[in-house]
Amino acid sequence: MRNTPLAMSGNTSDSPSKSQLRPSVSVRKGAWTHSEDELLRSCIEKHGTVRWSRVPQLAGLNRCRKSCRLRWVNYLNPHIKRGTFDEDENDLILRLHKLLGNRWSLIAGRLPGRTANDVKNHWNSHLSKKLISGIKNDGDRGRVTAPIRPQPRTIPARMQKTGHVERPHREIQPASIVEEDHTSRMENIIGDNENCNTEKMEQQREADSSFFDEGFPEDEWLMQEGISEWQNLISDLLTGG
DNA sequence: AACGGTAGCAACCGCCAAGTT
DNA sequence: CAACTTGGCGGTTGCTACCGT
Repeated sequence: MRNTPLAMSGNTSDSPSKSQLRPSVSVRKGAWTHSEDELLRSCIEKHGTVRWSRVPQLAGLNRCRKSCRLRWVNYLNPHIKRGTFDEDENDLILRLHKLLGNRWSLIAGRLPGRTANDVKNHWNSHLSKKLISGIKNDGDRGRVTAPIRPQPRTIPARMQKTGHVERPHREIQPASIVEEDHTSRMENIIGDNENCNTEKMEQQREADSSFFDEGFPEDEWLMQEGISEWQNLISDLLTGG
């Protein structure tokens, strides 16, 4: 690591998001000190990360919640994998980026121990250049496909009412959903490290099952086909095919 | 040794969606 | 139902180490 924790100075007032506005409260910014790390680590070991807004207070840190979360997620979390990215990881990042674009958190979700910030930094400093040079070398521009972005679609009113499209927090929209997109379903299919527990997968299977058991009208045909393509694509990606 | 350019990475910023009051 | 809070994300910045001249 080239950046030492003490490298960055700064004790200026925070520039909080709208939600963080507090009168006459200034929080420390810049690099984290070893003692701050220890305070945060012990706090999270003791209380967990249930409410980041309480972490600064519980830890006795003069930091904003975002800063605490970021420090934990990107640095202090013991599950973070350090060191260089190996070839398999690079390959997977390249393929997932081709598929998803800059959805770093989704990509990182397929790389155990890697954070979205790690992947993003790695991409910006290594892989993007590699990709560009690769394009220039083989002249294979035509095969660089645009990442798949959300495509709006309309859920039939009948299905909105029956509420078959249900997902857990941030995975399945409530029954009142008007629009969903292939990418969000893709997120369900891909999941991430945290969401890969069997309970959530089972919930997802049930949701998908009831969704399709109900049948879908003809105007849903393209969506179904799209999902199948996604699933095939992901299957190929994960098996290296 | 001094300097400038670049690489690598931690941290910040602004925004958004979902949840809560 | 509007306003507010919270967690999370992607984009960007800024700093140090490294390297070539």
